[in-house]
Amino acid sequence: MIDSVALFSTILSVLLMALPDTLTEIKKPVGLGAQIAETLKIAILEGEFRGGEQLGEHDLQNRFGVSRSPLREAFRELEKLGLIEIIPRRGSFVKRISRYDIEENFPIRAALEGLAAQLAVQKISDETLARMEKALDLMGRAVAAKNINSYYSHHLRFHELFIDSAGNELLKTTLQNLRMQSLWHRFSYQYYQEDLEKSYRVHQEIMQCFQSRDTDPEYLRKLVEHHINMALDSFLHYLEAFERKEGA
Amino acid sequence: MIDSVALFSTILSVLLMALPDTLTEIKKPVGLGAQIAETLKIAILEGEFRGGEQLGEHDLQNRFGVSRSPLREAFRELEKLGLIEIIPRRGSFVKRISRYDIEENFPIRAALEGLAAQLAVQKISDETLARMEKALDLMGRAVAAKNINSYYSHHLRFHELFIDSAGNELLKTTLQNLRMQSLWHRFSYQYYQEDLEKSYRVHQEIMQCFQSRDTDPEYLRKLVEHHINMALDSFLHYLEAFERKEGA
DNA sequence: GATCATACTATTGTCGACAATTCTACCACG
DNA sequence: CGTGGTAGAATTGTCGACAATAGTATGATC
Repeated sequence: MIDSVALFSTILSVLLMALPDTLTEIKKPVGLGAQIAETLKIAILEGEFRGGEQLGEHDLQNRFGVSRSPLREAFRELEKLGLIEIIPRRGSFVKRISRYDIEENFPIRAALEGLAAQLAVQKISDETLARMEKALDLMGRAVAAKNINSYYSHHLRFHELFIDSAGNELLKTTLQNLRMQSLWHRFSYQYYQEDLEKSYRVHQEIMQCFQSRDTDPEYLRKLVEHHINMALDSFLHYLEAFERKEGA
Repeated sequence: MIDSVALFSTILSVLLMALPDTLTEIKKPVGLGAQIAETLKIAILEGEFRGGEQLGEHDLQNRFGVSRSPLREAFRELEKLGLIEIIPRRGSFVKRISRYDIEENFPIRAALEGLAAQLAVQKISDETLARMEKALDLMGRAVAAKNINSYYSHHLRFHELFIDSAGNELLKTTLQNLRMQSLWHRFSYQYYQEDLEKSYRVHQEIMQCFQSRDTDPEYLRKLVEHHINMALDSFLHYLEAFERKEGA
């Protein structure tokens, strides 16, 4: 079995790190609430808190040594990310993730990533294409080395590159949330391992579409969308077999 | 020119009212924060606050007669809805809406409503179909009577019905946000009036697709998506002409 | 007269305390 | 033994005050 903690740190670092392109930006000064939200976000993604568990304000007050005001702000932030659920006068609870959440998330993400690809293919820069190719190359090496950590990292980067190139900020932020939730789901069922070779071949095809000058944007869109929906199918199929075995 | 206030109350009532189907639910007890958020939401949609205007905590404290805690919670809620922007240590500002916001919003909404239609067509109930037909009928009467208020109301309801039928809660809530923003955009440029007849004809076609037993879901999806993107084109075209006239 | 430093004001950030509500354990009653 | 009610504890909701920061106006210096 893979080392889940190492896998986390690798992928989380890719997902959470500031984009290399925006290194010129000065770090924005944020308050306690944002810092706590970031800490809790990682803690939840890493599985420190179980689904359904209540995030008591008193406990966290002791843990972080701050008052409840910034804590409550952090809760709002986490709710916006879809990681917790705030029930008035009851408290804040880490979301339970079920297969239904995954079934709801993937088709939306598929549709929007497909849209992003369609929008991006007409305006993507040669520089970005080169970066995608580099990411794809690293994905290929990861497949050969059977290094799942590495594959996931570069796979995330690959998608991120063309999503950014779509030039639609609202689409980008919407997808960031969906992708983060998706990652969370994946790690909640970490026993599942994708068929890396198959995934890699599809991304090769996607790359070729981006590079070709006379690509039909509609076709590329369908290709990307289908690829994500297939990943869902594969995952659900695996899950079904697992649950059948478990239930017996 | 149409009476914008009356139009507001009509459309907002449709958009904001609890679904008739959920009348059995007991009203959820909400705190001051949620109430204030609701009030501010309507105030912003109605244009009481200008884009870029700061929502000072002190002023609103006097206006509502509450402390700053629930106010700050309301701000978080409004930020989640995309109506304001919170800049740390600076304050909360009503979002400036430009044509770019609209250009970003519509394609995403189009893609997701198309997806919703595709998902819905295979599982929609006869009861819901009847309701859609009723809404469509009322849309037709509104066109004949040139009653824009009425048309928008039933048009919103029509879309709401098949979105609900998709059976994907995440998709539903995501679209609710996008649709609310879209409505806000529309009212910010309230001089624009859609071609109701053309819109009505498209919806007739959509209705036929939903009713036919051998409809290609992919075709319906494209139809819905295209319809929304056409509305964007029409709007942008109008805006361009308006800006050219204004700029001269 | 322009620019930079500085004091002052206004606004947001954080805190601890009190109020309101919900949850829990216990007890009486059928 | 199960049910309903009540008192207590635990938790969230709200408040007013103080701290920290950003914005503004004033004045000194070149």
